[in-house]
Order: sequence, then C-alpha cells, then structure tokens
Amino acid sequence: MQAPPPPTAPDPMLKLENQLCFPFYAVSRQLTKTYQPYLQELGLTYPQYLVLLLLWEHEQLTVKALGDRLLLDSGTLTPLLKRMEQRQLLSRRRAPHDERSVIIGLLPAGRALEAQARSIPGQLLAKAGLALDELAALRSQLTQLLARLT
Amino acid sequence: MQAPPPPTAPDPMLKLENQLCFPFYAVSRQLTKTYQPYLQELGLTYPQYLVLLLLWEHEQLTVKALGDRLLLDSGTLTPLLKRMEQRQLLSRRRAPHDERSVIIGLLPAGRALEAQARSIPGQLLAKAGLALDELAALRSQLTQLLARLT
DNA sequence: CTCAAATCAATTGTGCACAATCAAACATTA
DNA sequence: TAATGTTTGATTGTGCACAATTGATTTGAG
Repeated sequence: MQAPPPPTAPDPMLKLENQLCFPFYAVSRQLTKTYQPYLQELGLTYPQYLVLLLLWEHEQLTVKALGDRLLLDSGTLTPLLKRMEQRQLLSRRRAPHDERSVIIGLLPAGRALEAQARSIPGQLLAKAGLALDELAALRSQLTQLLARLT
Repeated sequence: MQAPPPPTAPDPMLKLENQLCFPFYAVSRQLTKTYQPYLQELGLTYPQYLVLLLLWEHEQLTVKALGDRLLLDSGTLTPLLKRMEQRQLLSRRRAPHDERSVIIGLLPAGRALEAQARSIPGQLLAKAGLALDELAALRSQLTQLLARLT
C-alpha cells in the first residue's frame, strides 16, 4: 500500500529516513531479537541477561547499583528481580547496616548460567558481521553519545 | 554498594562494558527520554511520533506498510493506532478492494501537529552534540548493521 | 471452480520501561 | 534530640514490544 506524496512536501528533517533516533531504536530492538534464541535456551530475557552479566562480575550489588549501571529504575528492576528470585537465580535481602538498600546476590543457579552464556557474545558478533575493531570503534562512538545524553 | 570481585574472574567477553548490544539498548532509551519533553507538548509517545512521521510523508498507509517500515508488528501497532484514532489524529478503515487490510489515514488534527514538530529534530541534534556530518556517518553505519540483522 | 495455502489484522498473555507517588530509613542541623 | 530533608525501594498506572494464536479474506494451483 503506497499513496502518492501529499500536496505539500514535508520538511525533509521530518522524514523517517533522516531521523537520528530511529536507527538506534530499530537496531536496539533487532539486536534483542537476535539474542532471543540464545537467551531462550537459558530461560532469560535480555534485561535479565544484563543483570546476570553484572552479577557474574560482582557477585552482589544493590538494586541502586544495578539501576545506575543499567540506567533502569526500580519500577523496571523490582518486578524483574522478583521473577529471577522465584527461579532461584538470585537472592534479595535488606542490607543490615542500611535497611533502605536491597542487596541482590548471585545464587548457584544463576552462577551456573555463566558457562552456558560464554558462547553468546561470539555468536552475536558473527551474526552482526562485525570485526572486533569495527565493534570497538562503534562502541566508543555510542558510549560517547550516551555520556552526552545522560 | 560494591563487592570484591568473585574468586573466579569472569570471561571478559561477558563483562557489561564489553557488550555489543548494551550501548545500543542504553542509547536508544536515553534518546527516547531526550525526545520526551518535546513530544509531551504534542501529547505523543515516541512510537506514535514515528507513525506520524510516516503519515506526514505518505498521507495514508496500511497497518502492514507501517509495520514494515517501523519493524513493528500488529500486536504493537493496533492498540497504539486505536489510541491515536480516539484522539482524531488518524482514521482506520478497511481497504475496499482487500478487506484484510486496514488503511490508516491522516486527519486534520494529526496534520496540524507537523508544524509543531518542525523544531524537534534540530533541538535533538543540538542536545546530542552531533554535527550533521557525524550524524550522517553514524546513521550509515547503523543502517548497514540493521540490514545485516534483518 | 475448488480448496489448500498464504496474507493480514486482531487478540491474548507476558515482560519490560518509565513517570508519579509513597513510605520507611537514614542523615543533618539547628 | 527534634525537626527537616534526603535516599532508597516499592507500588501504581500507562504504554509499548513481541510471541503465539485466531479468524476473515484473498490467492493460486490443479
């Protein structure tokens, strides 16, 4: 279905193909879909995988620390972490010295997923058709942009 | 809250900072947040804004055509379009020659938002601190990556 | 012409994402 | 220490995002 262009030509800056944000939005969603079959084997969603990446590295972190690193707030993290707690992937407990904080700790079932996840990054890079140096260049541009936006 | 590193150092490919996808995921969400104050004045969400960008250009499109261009399926678009229909921004009707298709047409209230949206792309570019040539370079890389992923 | 396959939108169910609000716990300072 | 303000997580409500299924419609092979 394709209509003829409207009588008044639109501002070129308002055409979808010229948008800054749309490619980020679309690539982000497509990347998540690309991860999906691998993560499904582990029973994880992409945001849950990100939480585990941090816990594999740090063993335990507060909800606040997770949110700071992932740029997610408690409205997103709390239900997500409760689902992972039900699966015994992690534990949630109040910090003894500061009852406001909730400490998220890695449990054995969560630790066990690390070995299964090892092959994921390499397979993703292959699917994206990126060499390691291209990846590094792209990532540094994105990190720089992210810093300007936050 | 920061715990000492775990006894077994994690695979560097599994560290958050080395992930390919996370920067896209984070930048995409941050960009949406950056748009938010401007779009709020128009009463639009970011995906609704994308639909209008296409309608400003094409006046009318089927749900299928919108989904193809935005890489969104009907489970996402149908409720979103119904909300926009309720606000009289667009119309939804079956195609006479093919009753399976639903044609989305721009209404005056939707057309009227175009003038108000004109200033948005420029303000976003300024906030992102990008020059036009940087933008073009980044966009071509992203478009290329998107093509490899789809 | 017939009916099996393909197309398209809608629906259902799950899981983010985020603004806004709240309440508890902690920190500060007068 | 009493009053005030800040930090932290949880809750609520709205709106995507997408997999899976359904049902109506159209197409096309025989």
